Amino acid sequence: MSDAKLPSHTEDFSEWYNQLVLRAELADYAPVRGCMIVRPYGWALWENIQQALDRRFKATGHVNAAFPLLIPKSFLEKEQAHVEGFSPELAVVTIGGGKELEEPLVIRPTSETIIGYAYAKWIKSYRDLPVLINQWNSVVRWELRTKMFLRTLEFFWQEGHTAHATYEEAAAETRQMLEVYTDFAVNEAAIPVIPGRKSDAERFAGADQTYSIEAMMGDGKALQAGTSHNLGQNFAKAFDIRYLDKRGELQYCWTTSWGLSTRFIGAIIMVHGDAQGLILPPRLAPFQVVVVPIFKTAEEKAIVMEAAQNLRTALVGAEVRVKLDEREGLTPGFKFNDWEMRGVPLRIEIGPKDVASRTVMLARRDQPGKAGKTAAQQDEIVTVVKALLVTIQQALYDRALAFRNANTHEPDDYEQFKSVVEKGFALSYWCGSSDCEAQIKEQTKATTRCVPLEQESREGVCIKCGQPAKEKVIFAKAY
RNA sequence: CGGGGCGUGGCUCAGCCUGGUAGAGCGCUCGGUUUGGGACCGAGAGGUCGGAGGUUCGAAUCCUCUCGCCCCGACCA
Repeated sequence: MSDAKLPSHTEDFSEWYNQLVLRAELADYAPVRGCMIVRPYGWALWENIQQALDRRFKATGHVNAAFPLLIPKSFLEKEQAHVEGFSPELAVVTIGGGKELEEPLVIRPTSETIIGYAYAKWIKSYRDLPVLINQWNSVVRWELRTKMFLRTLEFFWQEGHTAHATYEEAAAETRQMLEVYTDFAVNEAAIPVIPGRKSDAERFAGADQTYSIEAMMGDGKALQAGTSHNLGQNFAKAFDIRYLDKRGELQYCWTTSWGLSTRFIGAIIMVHGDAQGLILPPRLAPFQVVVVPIFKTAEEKAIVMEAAQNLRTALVGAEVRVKLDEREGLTPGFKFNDWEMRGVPLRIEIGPKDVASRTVMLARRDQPGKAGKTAAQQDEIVTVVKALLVTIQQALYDRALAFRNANTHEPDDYEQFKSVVEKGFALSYWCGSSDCEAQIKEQTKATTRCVPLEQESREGVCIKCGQPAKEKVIFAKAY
């Protein structure tokens, strides 16, 4: 709340983002490089994300558990690709209780290994399968370059880990959870996403197949917003996760893992935010409605506050998350701007005139200024507010989708491709060779984001080399 | 790790070149007037200049080293 204005999000998106995170009080910098303190407002948003996801996990048969933070270093080394992928970014504990440890312990960068260890102990028979466990925790990866929410040394997430009797079951689980993430992104966060398969280069260390949902941020760059891995039998073999099948034969399990992190908060900021600040989707917003009372004299204050409290009571009773701004000494205008910056989807203004006429003024966050203002009867406030929240939720999705469509192109040739990918997505045929992928990355900074699951046709030529190609791929610069 | 920028009250920064022992705006506290789109006036509190060492009668200022942060690149959810 220091300077009046944020940096322009069209001119300096990065600085706009940094300042918004701090000023909206989502998070603050920690004393350790690359770490963040999630403040109550940011955590409330995360809790709503957690609830929306956890509901879906439970509905698909998963249960929650907790595995340890510290993992024997040797565990990480059991799966070849996994160790190669993660060893550069491990934080390792070598001293405990003042003494050098016999075996160093790594702070989990992800829990495939420790869970693999546990699953090997627990799974003996096909009757034990499937195992469908999720955990909410934080992990540490020693990233070189960090940014609030998008990439921090420690981040909060959920990681689901499942074990199955067959490849088909594991594949179905992987895809099911991708669908769960898609549903969550679209229906809770109002963020349109493209579910798809990752290229070999972009695949998770130790997975046979990685799927992701990809979203377009307000600057045209892509953000991987959730991932789901089919781990094949890689970890089953490394950790000896085996079961006896119906015929009495010993089989390796098929495992999966899937995760969505606090990075998603970054996505919400960058997809919906505007020049005024955050715009939070009603279904996830810590406060869906803020009531700003307006008065001059003590008598006015008394009647306005009473009416405002009645509004709050009515809305709370209807399970609307509402905040009554009772702060003293701040002008209504200041409060308007403050809550707009913090992204509250709907504002109710109530002053002496409204009390007299039993009305209120409603202001939509997604439509700045007069355009978003309407009057409503106090008696009908619950109905009107609930309907408006649904409308706003939908409007945010529609706007994000329109923006993505406007910035997604199917270039005819490589020259066009290069300019398209400067800001936005290119949907192009790709032959599948890592060489083309690497060259494109070097020449344009754009990487393959995913091979969308939905494909129109199945024939074309690679945008880079002109060789026959079967699938279209999303290319974009990415966070 | 390479390139660039920067560390001075809570925040943004001036002062540094041309050493003399610290300033502004915002925020904060108190009082008053205000309050339908970021109010105003007055009075206060608050820093020894990222850290260490050196030069000097004297260092925020000059020198050396060091730590940290931000931005851009290579790695990543």
